[in-house]
Amino acid sequence: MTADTPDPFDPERSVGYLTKRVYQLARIGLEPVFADEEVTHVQWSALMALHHGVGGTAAELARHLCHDTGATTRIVDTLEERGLIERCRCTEDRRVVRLSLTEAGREVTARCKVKVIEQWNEWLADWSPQEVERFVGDLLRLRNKLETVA
Amino acid sequence: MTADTPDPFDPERSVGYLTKRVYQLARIGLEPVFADEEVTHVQWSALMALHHGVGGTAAELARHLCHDTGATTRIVDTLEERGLIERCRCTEDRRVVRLSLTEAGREVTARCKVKVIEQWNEWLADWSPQEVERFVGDLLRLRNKLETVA
DNA sequence: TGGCAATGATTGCTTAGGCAGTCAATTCTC
DNA sequence: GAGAATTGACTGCCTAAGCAATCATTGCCA
Repeated sequence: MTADTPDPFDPERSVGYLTKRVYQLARIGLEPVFADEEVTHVQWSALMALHHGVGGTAAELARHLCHDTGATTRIVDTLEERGLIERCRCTEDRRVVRLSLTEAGREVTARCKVKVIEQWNEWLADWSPQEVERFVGDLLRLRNKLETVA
Repeated sequence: MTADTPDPFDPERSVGYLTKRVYQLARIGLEPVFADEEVTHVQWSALMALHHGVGGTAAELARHLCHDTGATTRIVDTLEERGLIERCRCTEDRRVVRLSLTEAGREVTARCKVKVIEQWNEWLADWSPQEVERFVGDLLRLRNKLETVA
């Protein structure tokens, strides 16, 4: 490729670029919500995972957050310090640490969640339910493909 | 919300969760490509931006990468050290630094790009062109909404 | 049963990135 | 035209996250 033969490929029409951009912009757009509750984006992700039954152990949480286990340990540390989750050494397999939300954790999660859903509803206000449904279906299809590869 | 009234909301069917997940998984799935060329994910993003005419200045690049200008300065530093891009103090407005790809930068960008497109084609192999087109349209629509809000 | 690989959690080390502050250049406003 | 506000680039500081190594526990299997 040289300077005089411009590249016809358009990132603006590519799945890779657009998903990245959507993720980034949504992340930034949600910052005020998390700032209100004094949690970070990843902390919220961890809380949500626990709330929905994923991440009952630190290793599972790490896989879910796409973080390494070291980083996850530290996230769990701070969430525990803040009294939002509890660690509990598992009795059957004493390697694993079971994680669970405290009452305070459940409250923060619930409050954040309401606001996040609200924000997304606003962003998708001019989409019909069918359009959203179809879009979610496509995302799910792609997600499943990427999961199997990894 | 209490423990005995489980939450009916399903992240698996939410745009926010799925876009995040797709982004993360794709990012991880592309790591081998970038490792081959010895660039990081963000370095590649910067190179692609320049290649496609975005990010002619450091500030513009920062906005595009959703990074602050400080981080961008350092990214530009390393790319310049590696001889992939060039800085050039603008003569009309002497505050701005114009950025451009070197020949080496163009080559790396082109090689990465081929591999990235290849990978995405593989991931989307069982999608019809119409399905991809429609999906891209939806992503674009959402992206545009998020851009205007921000 | 005894060794060995695999898994889970943790810690130290290093780097990437956000934040705030600085300086220079430009634009706006009176 | 002088001063204020804005913009662009850059730097130091601090936290977050990736990598590697360690240790404990478990499962495997010969």
